[in-house]
Parts: sequence; structure tokens; C-alpha cells
Amino acid sequence: MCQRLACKVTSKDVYELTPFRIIARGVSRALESLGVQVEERTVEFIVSESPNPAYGDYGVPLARFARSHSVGFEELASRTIRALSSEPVVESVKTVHGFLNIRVNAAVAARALVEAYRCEGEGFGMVKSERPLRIVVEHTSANPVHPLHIGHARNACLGDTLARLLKARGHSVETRFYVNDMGRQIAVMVYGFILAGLEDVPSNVKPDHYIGLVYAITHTLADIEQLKRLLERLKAEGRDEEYRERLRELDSLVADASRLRERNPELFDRIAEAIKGRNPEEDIQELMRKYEYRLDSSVVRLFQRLVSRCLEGFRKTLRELGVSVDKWDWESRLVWEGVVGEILEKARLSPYAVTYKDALALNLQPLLSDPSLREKLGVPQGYEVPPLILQRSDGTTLYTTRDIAYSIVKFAETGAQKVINVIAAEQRLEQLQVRLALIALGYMDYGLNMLHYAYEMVNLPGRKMSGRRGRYVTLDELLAQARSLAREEVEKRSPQLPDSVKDEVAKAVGTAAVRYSLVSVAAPKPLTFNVKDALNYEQNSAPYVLYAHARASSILAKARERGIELDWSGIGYDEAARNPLRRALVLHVLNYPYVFVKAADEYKPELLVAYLNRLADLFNKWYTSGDSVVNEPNPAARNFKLALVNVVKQVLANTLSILGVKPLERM
RNA sequence: GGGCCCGUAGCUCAGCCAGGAUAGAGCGCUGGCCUCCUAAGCCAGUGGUCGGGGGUUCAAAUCCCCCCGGGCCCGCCA
Repeated sequence: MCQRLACKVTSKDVYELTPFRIIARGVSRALESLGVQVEERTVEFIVSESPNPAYGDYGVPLARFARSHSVGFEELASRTIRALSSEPVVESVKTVHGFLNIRVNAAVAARALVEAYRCEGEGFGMVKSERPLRIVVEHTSANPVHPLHIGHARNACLGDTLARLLKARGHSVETRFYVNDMGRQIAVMVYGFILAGLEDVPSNVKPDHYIGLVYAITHTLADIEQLKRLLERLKAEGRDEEYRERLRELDSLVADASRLRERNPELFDRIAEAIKGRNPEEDIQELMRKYEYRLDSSVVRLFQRLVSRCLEGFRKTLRELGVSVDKWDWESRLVWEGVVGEILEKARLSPYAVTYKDALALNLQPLLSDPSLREKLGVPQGYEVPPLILQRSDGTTLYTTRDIAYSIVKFAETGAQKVINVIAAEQRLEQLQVRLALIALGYMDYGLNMLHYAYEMVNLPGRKMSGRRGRYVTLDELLAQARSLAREEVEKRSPQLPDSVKDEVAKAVGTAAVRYSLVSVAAPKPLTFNVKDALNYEQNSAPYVLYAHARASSILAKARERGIELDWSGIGYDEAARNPLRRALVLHVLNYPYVFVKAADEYKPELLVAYLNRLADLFNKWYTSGDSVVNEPNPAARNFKLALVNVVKQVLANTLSILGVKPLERM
């Protein structure tokens, strides 16, 4: 492999050869020569594939520019054609009803691809940013009170994929998990352990699963207790209608409770017995105070022990998913080390400070009267932000207050220029409040450079999930199911493989199927996760792409076996256009650097998924067309095909890796 | 009541931000293809009032307005 500096052709050069860039430059220059300034990006965005191969490969509605800039279409077209004709990668240019179409010279494209591949090897196609940034990606950050489920999985896969993608783009990325150990939910979970008389999770169970059960039992029993008190009061006050309504609520809670009891009757009864005659609400508040103010060292130790145990479970699950986290930030640290106190102090002195409902709050609404700030933050016209309460009357802080402190830490501790928070869309208001609060407190840059990467919920058909009630399908179960289905497939399709390989393939394929389907849908869209569909190993799935990769590997292995060497200096590039299947494949690979850059710069991993589907599709079509590689007698043609397989394999492998999927040599 | 997101083929989704050429995939369904580098594959067929209505435009799935349906948010919860 030659040195990067010695490269004659790089992926960046390939990027500039893609139809999008070529056409954008040509049109932009032609317009410029007519005295009109149009940004290349404006043109680039509307380049599209030609609907009919007779028109060409890619085209752009040129008439629109002629009209909107009052220049003659014929004049503009002829200048654009002149500009594009001098580009070797452009084979021909023509206009068809208002569109300008180009046909790509596949041989020139293929040469560029192969030369860039030879120079960059594994780094092929992953064009480095000219402005590398320090970026923090916070993701997953599940409350440590129950196991990770499918919704957390979407978060983890998006976060991990973004991190890998941005790293590949040349940024320096750190991933962080916000350990929420100070919320009310944690206190409920700890309360359950106290009621059960347990100091730790039994050693024979996965800790997050056990903790999830204790949490659900405790939450449900506490809610029942609370509701019973309310019912008594309603009855006494003769509010019959309300009473009946609440009674139905109680019924449903009792049904949840009995389902929970089935999972561990002994544990359930112990907690139920202990909670009798207590006031759970008061007990839980007391625990929260004891923890936040560190009033009772045994309580503090219990909180920390149980949260740590839950995190152990998370780590195990995430490892199985192929997700890693660089730093685990405990919320409590922010309070105990005084970062939160500083925020409160700053807030008190701030001109935005108000007293709202007798509590310290920030009135953020005035910030929104600045239209440019509004625009930068993407706040809609009539949107009003309610005052943000920072401190309860008992002096304890709130989640959002601590999140403000955390946001500052994420920037300040790392020197990051950008922080991306992968957080559920339902937290939109909270995330906006945090950004506004940062600005109000004098951290303008932080407020503007923090991105809420919002994703919608994952629906499981026919189920309603609830952590508090213990109704969820754990990610562990889902992965196990995916792998077991994959294992059946391997058994069916490749019985000849040794067991150890079958296991490895099944594990990789099952995990890949889950990851792939979770990032395939754009984040702001709700995703319906149908276990069967995700594990339906056909087109549009990880196994389909993995299979294409395995086939490419198989060709190269077969070539090696037969002693066929690739002579890089004897490649017949003209072979690229010899049949439409080869040509289509070359043209699609040519687009890779462009798609990669777009996916990274616009934070759209789903573009990579769509690209991979198409690449695997084109490769499989070519593969099955009978245009054999190893049986090709003509050396120039054989060298071309071998080189193409190498490049395709590399692109498949790189992109799968960005998606956190391990490419397989066989399956 | 106010705000945000989503609505495209029976199902799951691209395309919408940056308006243009007969609206694309996959699954499903029907029918084919293993003496040939892995059939987790390939080929052919089937399927759409782009939620509805109005407007802007030479041109609207895409932009604007109204309405309908689904989800979410508007806590001294997280």
C-alpha cells in the first residue's frame, strides 16, 4: 500500500467525480459565465438519476435556472455542455425536455475508483472532513431501574452509528452515557430493595432484569397504595363519578400487580407485606433527600451499589449489541461536586431569574423575542416556553437543572465544539429549555452548538410498553430471539459448516439484523418493529448485505485457491462498460464517497442503509448474471473484475462497520 | 386549549428540508431459474385517489392555508 501523500487519486477526487459534483460545477460555471451566481450546492441538491437510460445517467432540470435567472435556455445549455464536455468522466451530454443529462464514462470512473482504492485501502471512500471537530455524542442514557428494551436499542444504535460515522469522517468523537442516579425513579427502585430487605441483587440473575422487577413491583404497589387513599377520600366526599373512574384505574393496577406477582411470588409478597400501612410517597421523598444531601451513608451506598449493578447489566447488553460507551457520567457527581450549585447561583443573579409558584425559576420567554435566535434554535412562531423551575421548595434540584449542569460539563470537560444528544423526541421541550437556559446563563456557544438528535418511539405491534408496570420486551430477549432464528437459517442453508462457525455466523447475523433495521428508518419517524420482518432475511436487510459481502469474499477466496493473481497494472478499464450490469455497479460505487459525506454531515445514517441495499442488489444481479470472475479467460477483463470485486467488498465492509455490523467472510 | 412529529401500494419504508422528466424499493401474492465464483440469491408478473380540500406555480408527494386520523409535549416527574 502506498503512502497517502503519494496517492495519485484519493477518495476526495472520486467525490469530485460523482455526477452530483460534476453537474453542479458545470452548471454553476456556465451560469457564472452568464453573470449569474448560483452556489454549487444549490445545483447539487437537485441532480437526480435519469428516469430513462436513453436520456443519460444523471440529469438536472436546467430550464428552471434559465427561467429563474432570466437567461436563455439554449445559451445556458450550450455553455453547460461545453463546460462538461471537457470532463473525462463525462461521456456525453444532452438536453431532453428542459433537462440536461450526462452519461458517465464508466471506464474513467472505474480507473479512479481502483486507483483510490489502491492508495487508501481500508479507508477507501471515507472522505475526511476539512474541518475536523471535537464532538460529544451522548446516547442511550437509560434510567438504571430496568433492563434496556427496544426503544433504548434504537437510541443506542443511532448513537453508536453516528459516533462511528463521524469518526470515519475524521472528527474526534467521545461517547457518553448519562447515569441518572438521582431521579425519583431510582428512589422507588431503592425503596423496593429496602422493603424486600435486600442489600444487593441475588448473584444468580442478570442484575438489570432483577432490578426491573423490583422497580415494577414497588412502583405498582406504591401506586395502588396511593390510589386507595385517594379513593377513600373521594368516597367520603361523595364524588361518585370520579370515584368510579378511579376504581377502574385501580382494577387495571391490580391486574398489573398480579401479573408481576407471577414472575416472583416470594419477592412480590415480601414487598407487598412491608409496604402495608406505610406512606410510600413520603418514604420515597425521604430517600431522595437522604441521597441528594448525603444524609445517610448506608442509603448512599445502597443507591450506588444498585445503580452500579444495573449498569453492569446495561454494559453486558450493549456489548452484545456491539455498542461501546467511552464515559459514564453520574448525575450525583454534578450535585456533590458543586456544578449544580454554581448553576443555581448563576441563575439567582441572572436577569432571567423569577419566582414562579414560590420556587426559583428562569423565565426564558424573553429570549424568544429575538427572531434570529428563535430561528437558530428552530423554535416555531407562536411557541411559548413555560418558566423553568430549578429548585423544589425542599431545596432539592430537578432533572432539567442537573441537565443544564451536565451540558456545560460535556462541553467544558472535552473542549467539544459540538454536543449531540440522542434523546427521545418527547423530551423536545426539555431540551429546548436546557439550550435556552444555557444562553440565559451566558453560555451562548453551548446553547447553539448542542443538538437534540430526536428520535421517535419504537412500536411493537399489539403491545403497549411500560417500565413502571414491567411490561416490556427486553433487548436481551430480542437479541436471543434474533440469533436463534439466524441459527435455524444457518443450519438449513449451510449444514456443512462447523458448529463454531455456525454459532459465530448466527450471532453476527442476528445482531446485525436488529441494528440494521433500527437505523434504517429516519429518526423522526416512529418505527414499527416487527420482529418477524426484521428477521426476514431477504432484501433490505442486514443478512442480504452480509450475504453479498460473503459472496465477494468467496470469489476472492476462489481466485486465490486457483492461484489467480490480480495484476493491477493490467486492468482493462474499458471492460467496465461492456455490459449494463457491470456499468451500473461501477456507477453506484462511484457515488459512495458522496453518500458517505452526506450521511455524515447531515447525520443521516439511514442513507447508508439505502445505499447498501442498492449496492448489494446490483452486486447480486451482476453475480448471478453469469459474468464469472474466476472463469474469465481474458486477463485484462479478469483483472478488471477482480479489482471491482475488491472495491465493492471494501465499500460493503466499511459501511457495515459504520453501522456496527461485523462483515462476514462466509455464511 | 396551544405546540411539535407522523400520514405515500395489503404490510414496512425511500422520495418532501433544496418543487420539475411515466411516484420508487422491499415484504406479501402468482409463475419461473441450482451440471456454472454460496439459491440468505436471481428473473418475470401483481399492486398507489401520495390522508382530504383549497391555494401558489409553466410545473406540487414536495411550498402555503384549512380540515381529518395517529403519536407526543405543555409537572416543585425523568
